[in-house]
Amino acid sequence: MTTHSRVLPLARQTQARCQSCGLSSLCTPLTLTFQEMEQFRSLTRQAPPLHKRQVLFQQGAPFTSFFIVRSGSLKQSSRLPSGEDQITQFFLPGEWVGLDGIGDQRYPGSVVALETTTVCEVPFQRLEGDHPLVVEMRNHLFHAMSREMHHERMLVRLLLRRTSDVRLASFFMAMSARFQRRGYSPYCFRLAMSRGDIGNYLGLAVETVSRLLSRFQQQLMATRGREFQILDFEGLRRLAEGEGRQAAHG
Amino acid sequence: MTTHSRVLPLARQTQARCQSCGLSSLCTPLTLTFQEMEQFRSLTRQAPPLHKRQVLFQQGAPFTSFFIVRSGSLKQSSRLPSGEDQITQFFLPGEWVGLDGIGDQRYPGSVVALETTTVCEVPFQRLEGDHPLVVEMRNHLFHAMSREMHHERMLVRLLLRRTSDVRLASFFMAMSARFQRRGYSPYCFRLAMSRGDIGNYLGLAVETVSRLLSRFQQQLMATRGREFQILDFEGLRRLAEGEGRQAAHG
DNA sequence: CGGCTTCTTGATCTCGATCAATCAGCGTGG
DNA sequence: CCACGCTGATTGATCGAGATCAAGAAGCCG
Repeated sequence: MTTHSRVLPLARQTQARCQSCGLSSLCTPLTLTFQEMEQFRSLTRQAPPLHKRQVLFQQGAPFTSFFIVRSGSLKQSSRLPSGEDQITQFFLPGEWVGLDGIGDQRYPGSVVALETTTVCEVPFQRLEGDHPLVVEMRNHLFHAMSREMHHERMLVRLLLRRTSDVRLASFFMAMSARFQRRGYSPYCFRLAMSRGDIGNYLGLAVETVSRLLSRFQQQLMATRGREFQILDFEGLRRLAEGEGRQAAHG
Repeated sequence: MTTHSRVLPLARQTQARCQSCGLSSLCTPLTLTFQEMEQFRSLTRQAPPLHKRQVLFQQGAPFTSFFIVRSGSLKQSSRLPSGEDQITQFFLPGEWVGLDGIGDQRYPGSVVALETTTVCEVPFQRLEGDHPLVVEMRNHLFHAMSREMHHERMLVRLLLRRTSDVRLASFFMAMSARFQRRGYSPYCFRLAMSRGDIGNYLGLAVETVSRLLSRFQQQLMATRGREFQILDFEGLRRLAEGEGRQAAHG
C-alpha cells in the first residue's frame, strides 16, 4: 500500500493549478490529468463503457462510489418537484462525478452519458480510514469542494444578473478552460450536449441559444453542428467578464 | 480532550436533521443548535461583538479561521472584476462563516455585519490532526459541504429560469426554514438586510423586490419595514415550488 | 426514402430593468 | 422640539431582452 505515496505530490499539484486559474467561468475545478488518473488507479476499478443515453446512476440511489471520467462526457440532472429536469453539471474527461452524493448518502441527480463514455469507479469506502494516501486524497477533495462551493455560488449568482450572451460566453470560456487543462485545444472542441441541454443548464430557451450562436458566428466563434471554434478568444472573454458591449453601458 | 467525545453523536444528529429537510429552498444547511454550539465551544474562542457595517474579514485575506454566528447576522459579498459587488450569502445565528475559504486558503468574499453581531472564531489549525473529535468534525464539514454544493447548484440554477416572484418566494421559504431550525418562529421574523441586499442576492432590481412585496402584501405576507410575517405559508411554498400561478400555465 | 429529433429563423408579447419622482424613516444639530 | 439632510423604500412610466408560439430546415438512423 505504501507504493501509492507518489500520489501525494500530484494531488497538491492539481490544487496549485486550480488556484492559479483566474478564469471567471462556470468551470468545475475537480480535474485530473491522465497521468494522475493512472496514479490513482489503484483506488479504482474500471467499469464497462456506457453508450449514449445510458444511465450511470439514478437520482436518489444510495451513494456508494464516485467516478472519474476517462473518455466521453456526461450530464447530471435533477428532477424538480414541479416535474421538470434541471441540468446541474456536465462532466468531461478527468473530472469527478458524484461528489455531491457524499452529503446525504444519495445521488442528488441522475447522470447519463452524452456519448460513448468510459469511467473509473472509486468505491467511497476505499476513502475511509487513516491511511496516508487516503487522508491526502480526502484532504484534496475537501479543498476542492470548498473551492467549488464558492465558485458555484459566485458564478451562478453572477449569471442571475447577466444577459443571455454573457451567460453563453461564460459557458464557452469555461469549456475552453476545461479542455485546455486536459491538454486539448482551448480554441476548437466538440461538445456532445444538445442546444437544449446548454439552454437548460444556463437557464435559456433553446431558441435563444441558437440565435446567440448565429450572432457569435459573425465575429467570435465558428460553429458547425456540435463542433465549436473560438475565433476571437479575447473578445469572448471580455464579453463573459462583462467588459464588452452590454446592456446599459455607453 | 477526551471530554469532547459527547460531541460526536450531536454532529450526526445535525446531519440527520438536514437530511430530512426536503424544502426546496436557498437554505444553507450548515447549522448548529445553541446546545451544539456550547459543545463545540472548546474548539473556539469568543470574539468581541461587531457593530453594523463592521467587517469580519476582507475578500482575499489569508484564511485562518472560520466562524460560527452566535447572534445577529452578516452578509458575504464578492467584488467582481467588473467592479460590482455580488452578495453570495447571508449568515444567521448558528451558521458557519468562511468555509469557502478553505479551498484556496483565502476568503473569497468580504463578510460584514448587518446589525450588532457576535461570532465564535474557530481557528482552522485546531481542525487538523487525527484527534477523534477533530476527525469527526472534519467529517461533519465534509458532508455538509457536499450537501451544500448540490443545494447551491440545483437551486441557483433553478432560479435562473424562474420569475422574480418565485425567486423571492423561495428566498422567504429558505429564511423561514432557517429560523425554524434555530427554534424561532418560521412565520414571523426580522431580516436585517436591506431591499437592495435581497435584490442583489437574488439578481433582481430593488424596485422589483419592493413591488413584489407590495403584491405579496395582499395575500401571502405582511411586511412592515424589515419585519416579515408569512400569512399563507402553503401559498408561498406553492409559489416557490412553481406550482402556483406562473408564466405560461393555464 | 420516410420518419424522427435537433436546429434555426421569424413574429409577438410579457416580465423585469431602468429612469424618474416621491415618500418614509431616522439620526443630527440648531 | 422641529428643520434638515441622508439613506432606504415605494410607486409610476417606459423600453428592451428573452420566452413563447409557430413554421421550416437540416441532420440522423432504420
